[in-house]
Amino acid sequence: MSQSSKPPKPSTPAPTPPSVPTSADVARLAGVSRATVSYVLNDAAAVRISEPTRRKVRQAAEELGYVPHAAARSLRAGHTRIVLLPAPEGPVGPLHSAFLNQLQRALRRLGYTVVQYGSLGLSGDEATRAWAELRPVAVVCLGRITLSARNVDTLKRAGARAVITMGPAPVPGAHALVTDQAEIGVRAAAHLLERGRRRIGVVVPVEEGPAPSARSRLEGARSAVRCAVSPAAPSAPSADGPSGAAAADVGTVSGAGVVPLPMAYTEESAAELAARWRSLGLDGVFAYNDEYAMLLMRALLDEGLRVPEDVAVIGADDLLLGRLLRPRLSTVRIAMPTGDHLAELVDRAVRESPGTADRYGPVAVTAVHREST
Amino acid sequence: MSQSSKPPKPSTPAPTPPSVPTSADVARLAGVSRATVSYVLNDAAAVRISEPTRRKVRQAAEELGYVPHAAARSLRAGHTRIVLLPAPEGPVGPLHSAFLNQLQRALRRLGYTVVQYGSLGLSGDEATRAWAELRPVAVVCLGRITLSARNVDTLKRAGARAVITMGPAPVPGAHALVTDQAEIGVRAAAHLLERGRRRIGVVVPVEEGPAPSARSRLEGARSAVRCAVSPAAPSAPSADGPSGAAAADVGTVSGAGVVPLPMAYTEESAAELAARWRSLGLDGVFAYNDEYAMLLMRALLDEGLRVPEDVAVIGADDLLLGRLLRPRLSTVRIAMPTGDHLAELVDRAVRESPGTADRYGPVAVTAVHREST
DNA sequence: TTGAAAGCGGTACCAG
DNA sequence: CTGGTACCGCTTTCAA
Repeated sequence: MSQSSKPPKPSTPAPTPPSVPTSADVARLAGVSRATVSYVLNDAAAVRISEPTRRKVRQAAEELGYVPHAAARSLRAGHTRIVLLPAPEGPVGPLHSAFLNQLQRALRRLGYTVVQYGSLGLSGDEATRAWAELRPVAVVCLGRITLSARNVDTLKRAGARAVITMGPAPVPGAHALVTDQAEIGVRAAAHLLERGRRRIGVVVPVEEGPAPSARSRLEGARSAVRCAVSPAAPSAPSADGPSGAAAADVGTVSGAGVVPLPMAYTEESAAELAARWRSLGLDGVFAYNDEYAMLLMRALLDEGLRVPEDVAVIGADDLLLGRLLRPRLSTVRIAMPTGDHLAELVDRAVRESPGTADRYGPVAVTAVHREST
Repeated sequence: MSQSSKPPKPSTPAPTPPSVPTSADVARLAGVSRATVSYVLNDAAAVRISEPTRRKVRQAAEELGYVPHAAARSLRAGHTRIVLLPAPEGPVGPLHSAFLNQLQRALRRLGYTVVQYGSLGLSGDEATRAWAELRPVAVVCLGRITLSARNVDTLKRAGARAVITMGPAPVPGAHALVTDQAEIGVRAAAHLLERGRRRIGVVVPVEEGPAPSARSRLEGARSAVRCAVSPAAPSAPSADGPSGAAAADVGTVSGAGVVPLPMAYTEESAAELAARWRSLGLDGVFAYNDEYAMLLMRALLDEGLRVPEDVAVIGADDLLLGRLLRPRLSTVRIAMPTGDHLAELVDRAVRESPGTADRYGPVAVTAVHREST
């Protein structure tokens, strides 16, 4: 299965010498028919098979090392039990990892097969096609990839009874868990403004993985500052749908502004940025997330700057490591749903009539004050 | 699958609205046969189809949102292009993440489809069965799960042309990249001994994910110390195959010993351990990996202990964050093969005659000295 | 150049 | 209770 395009010319691997045993082989060895084999191995309730026959079949299957062919089964059944999620493309923190594990465990208990599909570098359309080929019963799309309404439709027509998205904007036709990236920027900037900072830098990772959410977070920070500077001004953050709805609760301030700061996830890049820090005239920085924040804060301290006196630093994602740094890192916490919760959601969506497409969320986002701001 | 709305009318049903379009549907809409559809959509070189027909077919497919059924295709083809790897079960650092991405990208360029199968909590046998059902053309097994020779055989008989393991011991029949967990313990302990430490603690995570490698690392440390105490003694570390081969190059020392230290990946657990540190009488600690090391070192410093004067701390995995701590964290670096390299290995193994099963490695393991030891 | 038909492996009807 | 058999969607001969 699964090669959809033509680029490589896979020379067909020769027919497998150690032949794969089929249910027919098991039937032959056990001296019964294929139907009986199927009944026995699936514990079919509708028919009653004598115990001696069962034993013969089981033993034959064991002896041959028989494993049913998932593709054949799902072809016949007309549907799979596959829940597909795109594989993570960047580092996965302990929090996210625990979430994924919980989700998988819960889904497995419900009888689903969890498959993470490596979708690196694929566009929404390409990924949709690749996923649809597997005919998953549900798709949980959390990550870089954003699905269009057409994509969702394609997946549903390919048999997906539930498409759940976690992203900045709800997608028509899909169950949406809205995690507003811009809102994270809003919260971070608002926090810095509340603590008296005015000239705010926003780290924008140069890596391509975080790029989209980085832009949204930057826009969120911008809108928060705009809001603060002139509360009457329209607060639409331009980019990713409805954010800033509960924007900064900060009095009018003047002279505030946001400066984007491109930076790579390397010590060198952080040091380079820190070296020209004084010339930037910034008294606060939102560093995209805790990892970049850690890197930058280290570089700033090495440069002789005081945190938070000279510059306040805030990250996002509330990683454990932020509490291990000195000063402890302030952060923006995103309240993820638990894996169990999401699994139940998936299951409900699968069993439900296919027309419904609820919208959940948005997910709560809050600033956590520690020592670095 | 049973829709409650309509009684089944097998022969001439009204077009069911939420039906998955098949190649027959495309053929009907385009006014051609299914064979022609297949030829066009797969750019079959063996037959020449007129351009107008091609256009009609393409347009019909587009209009219906047709996506080929991977299961049907692979059933017919007799093999897939799936490369299966178990999904990571713990946090994934930037290094490992970059490795996975590189591997996936390279494999995709070679025409493979990378699928990470969530195998949480499955035993080797269970995982093998689940994987074999998908009939992957190759399995790359890097993680908690260790395969038996039987498992490898099952996978191969299920059509896997290559099974590649990365683990402490080579598996018969599989291509093995031996990363000797015990060797990591050996290197860490040897490093501490070289720096004059004698009473060595070894952190053993209580989490189930790291448990197996934790035991091996502990055993490695033990064997290194045994070696140092009485160089004549047999150096076999008992547990996971051939380690300690290039064991500690340290003169005989006396009074050396190893103490296992259970610890969870939480601040509380680290603090608790640090609180009773002085009573343990240890002057060096190998903290399983950099993350646990970071946690423990923080707790030790907060407890008023000096690093490395009072206690030397060494981690493993050479995470970037180790260089950001003060003092900078010494570590054991494992030289992973690059993703490109591994991808090439997979491809070669797939094309090769299925009998071959080379053994690669072992992978280089070296201690990196920084400030914490 | 295109169409008809034979399966791939497994399941679920029917008749025996 | 068990065997025969008609599919599921797709590729690929072989004929027309």
